[in-house]
Amino acid sequence: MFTLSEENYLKTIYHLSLETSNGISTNAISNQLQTKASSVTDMIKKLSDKKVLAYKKYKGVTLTGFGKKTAANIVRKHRLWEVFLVEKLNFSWDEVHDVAEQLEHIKSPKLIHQLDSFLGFPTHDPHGDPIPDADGNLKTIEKSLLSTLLKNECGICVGVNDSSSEFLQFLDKKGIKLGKKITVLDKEEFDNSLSILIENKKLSISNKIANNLYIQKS
Amino acid sequence: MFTLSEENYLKTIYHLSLETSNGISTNAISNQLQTKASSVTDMIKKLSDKKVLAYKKYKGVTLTGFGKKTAANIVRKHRLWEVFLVEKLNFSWDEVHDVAEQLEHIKSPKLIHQLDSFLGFPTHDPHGDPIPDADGNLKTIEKSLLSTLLKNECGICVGVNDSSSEFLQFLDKKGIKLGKKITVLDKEEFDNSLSILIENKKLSISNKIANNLYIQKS
DNA sequence: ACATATTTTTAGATAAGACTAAAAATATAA
DNA sequence: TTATATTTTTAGTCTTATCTAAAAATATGT
Ligand SMILES: [Mn+2]
Ligand SMILES: [Mn+2]
Ligand SMILES: [Mn+2]
Ligand SMILES: [Mn+2]
Repeated sequence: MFTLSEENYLKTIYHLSLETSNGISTNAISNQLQTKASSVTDMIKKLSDKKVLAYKKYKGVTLTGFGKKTAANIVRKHRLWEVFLVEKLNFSWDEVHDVAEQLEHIKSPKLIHQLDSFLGFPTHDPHGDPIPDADGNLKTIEKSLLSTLLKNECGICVGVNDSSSEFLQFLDKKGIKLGKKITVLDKEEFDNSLSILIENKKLSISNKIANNLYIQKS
Repeated sequence: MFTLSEENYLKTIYHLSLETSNGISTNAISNQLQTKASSVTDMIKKLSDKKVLAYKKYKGVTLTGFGKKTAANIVRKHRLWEVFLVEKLNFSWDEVHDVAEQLEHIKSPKLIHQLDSFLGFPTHDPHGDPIPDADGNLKTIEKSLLSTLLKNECGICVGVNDSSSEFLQFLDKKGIKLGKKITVLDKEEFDNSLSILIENKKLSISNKIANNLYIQKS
């Protein structure tokens, strides 16, 4: 069994591992968790003793199979709870993360199994992120940043890169929701801003926004 | 804000306060929480500094108004989660307590408000215990132990005194559920066992059982 | 290649929440 | 009422998870 702190380290290392194929550095972890590098070294030793991390001094860490499964299960819980909050308790997608950060640590296999079933076995959370299955496997879908689409290309909005409440509320204000079709009408060379069509409305989108929206091309 | 440990102490003191009208002794708390008396003294000081307890050395503690409200809110969350687990996730009433012990510490006023609404503002948990309202007020109903009923008296089964899973499973096996009408057909002087009628079935009930079932007389 | 910068680890400190052992206060009983 | 038992508190230790400061290892640039 893992402590709350151990679980948070595991989850962070799991997320970092999905981005970079190399070992995860002490500093990368400390940046993410807002702790000091020395604290990370201490925790790495503990987690390595518990067989969830492979660690060689100064060489960074990688998750073991067991570690990967353990971490994926925490992410699974986080995302299932986010679905619950949005679908059943009428939270908006910018309000769920902090509560899910707490709920993901609840220990009860039956609870998570029943919750999954109650929610109809969802595959993605409210931000479009995939929910690992009970064995910790993720199925990733083909998706591209909106900023990489060319003029006249289109696709379905399937996720966000930035899930801060500021960005999510901004999307709400603009009427941009997951599942909607987006067409790139024009692309401005000067500042890489886009003119897009969504639900018969024309919108002007800055590059910063386009860099944080995922599209499944169609 | 209170730590997990502080919340558990508060809750324990709250429960003890409902049984005894005097101050709560260090030993009473340590027995309940399975900790040493010295640990309790330490925590009492901390909670007293935080203005949730009134404390005089060697004199035991009482909850302040603020403390009572804080504790009642934890109990509120515990019981609402128990309802959720039984009503929505198909847990049986003997499986919910341990999970609720974890869930009661989740901090999100919106979560608990929405959960309450989602559950239809329940007034009692699956064990028949009343759910404090948002202000921490409990409405207690008139109830008697089954063992105090006389021959030919009857009433509705409204609660349990012992909520161990062993006892709850025993009740399940016998078909005894909350909400059912129970009539005392006979009372055996020798061992205080009862013969009762429930759903047209005659059951023989030991004094130990009758001492752990609450009836609302009718 | 070697000096310098950066990263990582070690050493030692701190706070929370538990413990044991012993002292102090209170309760009980002859 | 005084001796004894019980309860409560104090003093000091331990573990976990954090920190700061300094040392050691690795990376970088000319
Ligand atoms: Mn999240
Ligand atoms: Mn999410
Ligand atoms: Mn309970
Ligand atoms: Mn209950």
